[in-house]
Amino acid sequence: MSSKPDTAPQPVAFNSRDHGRCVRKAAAEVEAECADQNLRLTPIRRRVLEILLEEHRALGAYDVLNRLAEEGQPTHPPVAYRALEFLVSYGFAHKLEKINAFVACARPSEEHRPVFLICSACNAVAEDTAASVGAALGQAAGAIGFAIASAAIEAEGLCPSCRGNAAI
Amino acid sequence: MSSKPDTAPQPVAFNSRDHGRCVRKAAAEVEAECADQNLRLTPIRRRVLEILLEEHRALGAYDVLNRLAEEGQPTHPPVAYRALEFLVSYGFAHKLEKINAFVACARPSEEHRPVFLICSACNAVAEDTAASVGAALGQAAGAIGFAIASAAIEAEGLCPSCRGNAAI
DNA sequence: TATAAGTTGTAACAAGATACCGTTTAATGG
DNA sequence: CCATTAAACGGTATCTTGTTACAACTTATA
Repeated sequence: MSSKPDTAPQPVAFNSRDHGRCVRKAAAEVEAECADQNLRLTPIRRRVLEILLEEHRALGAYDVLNRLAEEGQPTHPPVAYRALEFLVSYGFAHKLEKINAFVACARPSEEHRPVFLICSACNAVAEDTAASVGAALGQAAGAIGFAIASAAIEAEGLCPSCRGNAAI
Repeated sequence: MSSKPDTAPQPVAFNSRDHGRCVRKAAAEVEAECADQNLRLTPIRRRVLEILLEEHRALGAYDVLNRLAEEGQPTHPPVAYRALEFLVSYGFAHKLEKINAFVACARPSEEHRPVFLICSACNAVAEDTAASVGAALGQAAGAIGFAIASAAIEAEGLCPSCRGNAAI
């Protein structure tokens, strides 16, 4: 989908903040988590996480792969998919099913069922905690005896600033 | 994904019911809707809808395509994708983003934000109305000024009967 | 050091989706 | 009735996304 990161619209976080700081903080949190749980944050895995954090937007697996290639890393799909799978399985990143893309988790050390709001105009992605949504889903599943292993709660639409621009 | 419908596990609706009746009823509802809204339920579109209703489970676009091919219809991907897009855009079918598959809508004539529970053991899919989940999502989006155009609320896990079997 | 588990490298391939172009069909207006 | 237009279809090619399989290597541990 977005295999041309350079020409893609500028990513705009719904609430922008000090980006360098948030990258370092998130990376440190993941590192601590891995140490805690005895997980191997190998160079490739760490690099993929950093790429996601640096871009601070949703990247397709092949976007990640291209970034790795630019850095002289191997460019075979399984390299990216394996690293992404690791990050997703431990909650350090999330997959956006609606757009087949991945984002670094905004709260890697907290247990949460994230809700994603994806702006179809500027491609920004907001990770919302909205516990009420997850709770409602859990309740609905419980009511019919369904045991949730993983969930995806995603909405596509227009973020506040793109609504204002009324371009679409 | 599931390109071998014949060898796939038997689909099991969470609550089974008179299937022939539900196919006919749903088809009639869609027909009425199309007449109402002046939509063209062309032979291919209708056939794709019927295939989804008959199978009563999630089918990939290529599964639909194979079914069409068996009936002598053209087998080019756009044929299936176009019909599916039509059905989805008017709410006669839904796309399951987590598994890249499509299901006929269980309530084609009602406005609703469906919640899907996908059993990873038997592949059954339950379409839940669970208004509370949709409401919570709408509220969360509204709180930050995000305008939802489309949403996906999906959970993967084990349905009641597969939990019982404890096979996984 | 032996061994087992996990990770990486690589090739090949399968599945999912779309762009494009020309033709046909259906609705609309003169 | 015919001309015009928009929508839908048929078909090809192509692109993107994701998977499988297997060999080689690394790391932790006995």
